[in-house]
Amino acid sequence: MSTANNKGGKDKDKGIPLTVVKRLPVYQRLLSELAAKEVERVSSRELAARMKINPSQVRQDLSLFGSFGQQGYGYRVNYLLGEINKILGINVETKMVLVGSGQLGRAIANYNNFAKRGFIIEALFDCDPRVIGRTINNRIVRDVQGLTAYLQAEPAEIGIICTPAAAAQEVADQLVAGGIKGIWNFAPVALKVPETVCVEHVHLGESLMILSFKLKQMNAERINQKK
Amino acid sequence: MSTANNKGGKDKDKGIPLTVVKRLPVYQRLLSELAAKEVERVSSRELAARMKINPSQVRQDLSLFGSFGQQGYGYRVNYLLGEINKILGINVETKMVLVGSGQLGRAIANYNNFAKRGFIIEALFDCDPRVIGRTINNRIVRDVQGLTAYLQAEPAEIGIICTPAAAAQEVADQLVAGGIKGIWNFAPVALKVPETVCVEHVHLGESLMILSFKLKQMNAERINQKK
DNA sequence: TAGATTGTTAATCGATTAACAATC
DNA sequence: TAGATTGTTAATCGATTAACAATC
Repeated sequence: MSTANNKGGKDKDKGIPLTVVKRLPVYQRLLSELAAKEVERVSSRELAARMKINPSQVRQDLSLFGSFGQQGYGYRVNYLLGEINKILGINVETKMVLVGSGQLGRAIANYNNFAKRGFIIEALFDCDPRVIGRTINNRIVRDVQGLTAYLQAEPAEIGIICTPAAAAQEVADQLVAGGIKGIWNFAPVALKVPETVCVEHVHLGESLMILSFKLKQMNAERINQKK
Repeated sequence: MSTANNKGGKDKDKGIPLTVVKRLPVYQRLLSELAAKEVERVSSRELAARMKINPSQVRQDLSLFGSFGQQGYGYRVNYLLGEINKILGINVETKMVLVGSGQLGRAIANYNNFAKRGFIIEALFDCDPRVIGRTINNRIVRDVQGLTAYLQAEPAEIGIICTPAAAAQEVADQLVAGGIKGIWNFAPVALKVPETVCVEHVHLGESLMILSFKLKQMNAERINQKK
């Protein structure tokens, strides 16, 4: 049986298509749910049904990383979950810092689901003197002026930006200067960063607009049907 | 000049591809930024450059909704923004209710960006007696037991679910019973709803895992290069 | 008018699905 | 063994890109 990593050049150096990458966390969640129910085995057909995709796609996706199943049997839930966790970097401790300790920042800082999977928020930062020095989930909010210096002393991999849009680019620059390798950005702006740094956006506003569009479409269809 | 709506069957009844839908809010944001800078015109080339996509794609996307530009000139920023706003249902008042007034729920309830675009949170709900009755951003938190009844008296279009995963399905059922047409779901579960109801998921955990995967990939590439 | 840029049709590229030999 | 289901190759489908006539 193979591991998730280079088994003699199986992994193409770069290319896991983004569309596959986006499904990986869904596999992870589904498998976690099955494991919690102590289900032992699962077939590509069952996984596909839960995700509303095609069984071929499940097998195709997984085969990009290795051969995790058995003909005639399917996949062992625990084994496959373990491999997916390795692929996603879950359960390996990943240090993060969070900048912008407003409502959203605090919600994220208090959301223990991330910590459970090894994503640890090591420090919180803000620019507001009324917030600096306060304690959130046992961590003191620090002055953002000291952000780069802090990171040089206490390296972290991921920086979370929960500031208003106007401050986000400057914060990103400081995170990069501090050696951060990935940015999780909740501010509604496109950040400019060196190409050695990954950015993952969570744009709540965009998500709401997509919902709004779908609603409009659905109403329009209903009207068309009446015609 | 045409409007965004049925100009003699231009809109195919159903099919705006999801990949196009996801870009619409990005066009909206870019155009808003340009409008704020009082830029008058923009070409598909300029828009494409900002989005890191192909100019053809911009024209292709927009042409699904109508003809908004002028040969040799490009697009009038204000006009195109207006049309996109219409397409997305922005600036038309959309009533929403929010269930789950924990940290995340409160963050969203306080996030005024949505209200600015016409998305109004009319009421807040929770099941925790310690939270029920409190005031958040001028709205009283109500008992979730009265959710369906409230909606029958005060209809709304969108329900926002910010509860823990375990409670989400039940809340969804009540929202549907109350006549809600769209659900904005922050709980990490796949909701089962009638197909007349739209669901838009925001899965923060999935987003963080995608970032984690990209980081691992990037590290792996760096190591491969050294070989 | 000449230059620029749209809207649209055709070509290419990539992702999804089908099919099936391998084999547990 | 017979039945089931994988991993993979080939076929299909859909989305992106290129090309260009139309025209501001």
